[in-house]
Formats: sequence, C-alpha cells, structure tokens
Amino acid sequence: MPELPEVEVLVRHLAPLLKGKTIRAINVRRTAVLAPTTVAEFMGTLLGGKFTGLTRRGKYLMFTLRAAGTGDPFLLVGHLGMTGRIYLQRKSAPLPKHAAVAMELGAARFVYEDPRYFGRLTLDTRGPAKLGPEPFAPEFTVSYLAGALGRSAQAIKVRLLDQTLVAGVGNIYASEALFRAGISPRLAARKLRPAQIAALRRAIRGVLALAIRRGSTLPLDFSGGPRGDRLFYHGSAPVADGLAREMLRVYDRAGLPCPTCGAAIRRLVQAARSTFYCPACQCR
DNA sequence: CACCATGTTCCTTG
DNA sequence: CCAAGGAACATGGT
Repeated sequence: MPELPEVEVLVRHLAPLLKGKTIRAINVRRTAVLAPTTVAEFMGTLLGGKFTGLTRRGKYLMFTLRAAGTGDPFLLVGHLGMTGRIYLQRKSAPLPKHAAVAMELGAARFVYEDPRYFGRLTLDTRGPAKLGPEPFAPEFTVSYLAGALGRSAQAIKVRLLDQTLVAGVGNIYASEALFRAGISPRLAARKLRPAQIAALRRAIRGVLALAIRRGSTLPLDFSGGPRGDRLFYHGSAPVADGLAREMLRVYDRAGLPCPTCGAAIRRLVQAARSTFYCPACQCR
C-alpha cells in the first residue's frame, strides 16, 4: 500500500479527524512496533495527550501532539512498512487480528495494524531526519539530482529507492518514473545525461502527483471494517482493481504490451527487488 | 509446497 | 573505508 502518494492520501484523510482528539487509553499488543521506544515511555508520553496535527515526510507520518499536563509539543512518528494501515474505528468494534497498537480517542479508536509488523509507531525521530529532499520541494532541482547521482555506478532504479537521494519513491513508482522518462533501469546513475536527469526529475514529480490526485493508483483500503460508518475511510471502494491497474503502465505487467509501443513489458531483479520496464521505450 | 510481496536495516563479501 | 548484494524481519496471497 504505502509509497509517498498513499501516505499523502492517508495523511490528508486523517489529519482533520485526529485534530483535537485526546488519547484516553492505549493498548499495545506488539511492543516491537514501538522500538526503540519502550511501552513505558510510549504510555507515559502519549496518555492524555492531544493530537494537534499530522503531516508527511517521505513515507513517514508525522503526528504532532501536546502532552497532558505540561502541554509540551512532541512528535509521534509512523511508518506503514509494506502492509501497515492506520484508521479510525468505532470504540465498540472488535480489534482486528493484527492490530499492533490501539488508542481510545472517545467515540473513535485509532488503530495501527500491520500483518507483517514491518512498520513503526514510535517516538524515535531519527528515521525521517535522515531523508533526502521531498520530491515536490524547491530544493529537488535538476542540479541537486545531478550532484546526488554523482559518480555512482549503481543502477539508476536501485538509486531511486535510496531515501536519502529523494524521499518517498518506492519500488512501484521507481519503475513507473523510469518508464515515463524513457530511461533503462539498468543504466548506471553516473551515465545519465543532463537531459535524462531533467526528464527523470519531471517524471518522478509527475507520477507521484498523478497518483495523489487519483487518490492513489493502488487498490487502497484504509477501512478495516464494514462500510457505512462515517469514521471509516473507504478509499478502496471507488477504485476498482482494473481501473487502478491502468494507472500503472509497467509495474507488475510483465508480458503485457507496453501502453506506448506494444512491446512486451519485462521483469528483472535488481537488489532483490522486481523491476518492470519496456525494453523498446527504455533502451537507454 | 514454492514463490512472490508497496520497506528498512543489518551483515557479509569484495 | 566504501559499495553492492543478500538475508532478515513475519505474514498472507496465489
């Protein structure tokens, strides 16, 4: 589910729902997702606290809160890993099987669930601090990108997954951006010509912006419960799987025709991750 | 049973 | 010391 666009859509959805809500009780069912924060620290800091805002940095969710009593502001950092979800449910609803943390906010309950438990909900802010520029920030310029790619011999597809290069591009949108830019995923980063670097920057911004605008190209489901409850977000409902698929031009389309030229899309493995590309449109 | 999976970190190898 | 590759984390889908 989560690369930058999915997190952005989630943040926009949750921010107004969380603002002003007070944490009245906390249930930690998987202590590992708090790491390196301990359960005692987590409880002590969050209990009685109030949500003041929510923003995104790369693939991280940055919850801002004010502590009970002192009113001191602090940050709660969320990351959805591969399969994490955050949503609100009614307090009377049953907790899902893989709920890692639940927080009672009155009528609503904040649920962080993750079947694989790769994600995090923590007070440790070192993760987002290491990130490179936001793709939409003015600092993400052609000259920045040219400098950051530098003399690296690493394949450009693999470089794009480095969150210190640019924040928020994951395995799906790395393939999609390279397709848009007409660049081979195998091309060494240092071999990109200036025109290709400019095209790649434009493609990254374009593909992420389009995904956000469409509410994401992926079949999202932030609900976790039955439909019809206004506390739920039914992100998946209007986005049929087939329609979502059309948004992705190469990812997971091995053997299918390239939407531009009709050649068969290929899959290759780089750094133990799948890459999809058109051998005809992305020959350089 | 085999293989694949939207992410990040750590370890080994060269 | 650095880069690159792979395994690990834990579970579910096909």
